Amino acid sequence: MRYPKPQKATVQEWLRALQDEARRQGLKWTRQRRLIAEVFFEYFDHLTAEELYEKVRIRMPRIGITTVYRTLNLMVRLGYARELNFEDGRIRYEPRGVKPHHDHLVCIRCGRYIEFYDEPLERLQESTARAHRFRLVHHRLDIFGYCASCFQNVTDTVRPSGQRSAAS
Amino acid sequence: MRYPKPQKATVQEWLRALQDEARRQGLKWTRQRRLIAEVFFEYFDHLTAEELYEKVRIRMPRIGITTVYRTLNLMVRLGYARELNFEDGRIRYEPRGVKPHHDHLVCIRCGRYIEFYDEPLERLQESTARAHRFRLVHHRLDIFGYCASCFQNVTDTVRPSGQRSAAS
DNA sequence: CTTAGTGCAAACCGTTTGCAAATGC
DNA sequence: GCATTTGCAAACGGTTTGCACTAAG
Repeated sequence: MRYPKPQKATVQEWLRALQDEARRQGLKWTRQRRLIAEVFFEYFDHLTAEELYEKVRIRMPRIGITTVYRTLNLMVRLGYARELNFEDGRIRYEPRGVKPHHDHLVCIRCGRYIEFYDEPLERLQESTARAHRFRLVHHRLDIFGYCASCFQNVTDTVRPSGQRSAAS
Repeated sequence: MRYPKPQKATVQEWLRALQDEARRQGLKWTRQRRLIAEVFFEYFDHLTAEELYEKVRIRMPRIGITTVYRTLNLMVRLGYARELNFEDGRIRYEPRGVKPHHDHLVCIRCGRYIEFYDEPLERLQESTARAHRFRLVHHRLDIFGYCASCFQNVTDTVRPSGQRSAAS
């Protein structure tokens, strides 16, 4: 289930809040930071630093990818972004708090992901943590598999092999 | 809940199976590969390549870390190892099929992890995938938080801050 | 003896850091 | 003006690769 893109107003609210927070900490609100944050909140997707850099560069060609990294880290520090970690060795970022917590179904063929939220699943995780005397802070659930359209193609051609035991 | 270490016999069986599989593919079964696989199956833990290298080096000092990486990748390819991915930027490996599927509770303070398996949680994930017309292959659930002893220490000192919304 | 594997060093790639110049406040 | 940020290039750290040498089959 995809969530709708946020209204422009929301992006502006978020920018404002971030700017205020940054200023409160004695940080400067530069053109670069504003642009990066704006594009980030607008795209609102699971972007890598590189992808965000490409989008930002269209509007500010002389910007450096370093600044993108630094701004993303800043937003993580201030709680406005969250790092995600699918299995491809690069960090993805998504705005935090803009949309509610959710987990991911990731297609291992086309790379597309679907966001979902399942209340009983959340509850069950909490009780599992409690059962282990564990204080839950956050969790990550990624389900890997084939999306509907990719599964068709896979069964049409060759079934993936090399797995010695059943799907785990 | 920790699972018991496997019997020596099991390690030997696994080595045998891996050796046979490798040979069947026209690959050579070298001293290095045997040693790396043996230590890997014995330790049976969430080792990084570096950690495995250190352990292997005790018994074969001139071995290169390159060989460890290559052997791990080989075992992944043949289905004898699984890559894990906690949030520290390095790949961890665990033998596959030796112990049943499980998920992880990871302590964000001391880094210790607890393995757990929760049947209803598994079922629920399957039905969620089905609901999205998604063909589940595998999944990953990591719950991050404070283990019992670390939580005490944290509350004794300072509570972690910087989170803008409640725990997700 | 042929083919694949090893170990070294160098390359790679995503990310971070040092530094002089630029800019917010 | 002063401190922080920028952009570049260089460093970093985990992982992979090229290559001459070694060893398995």
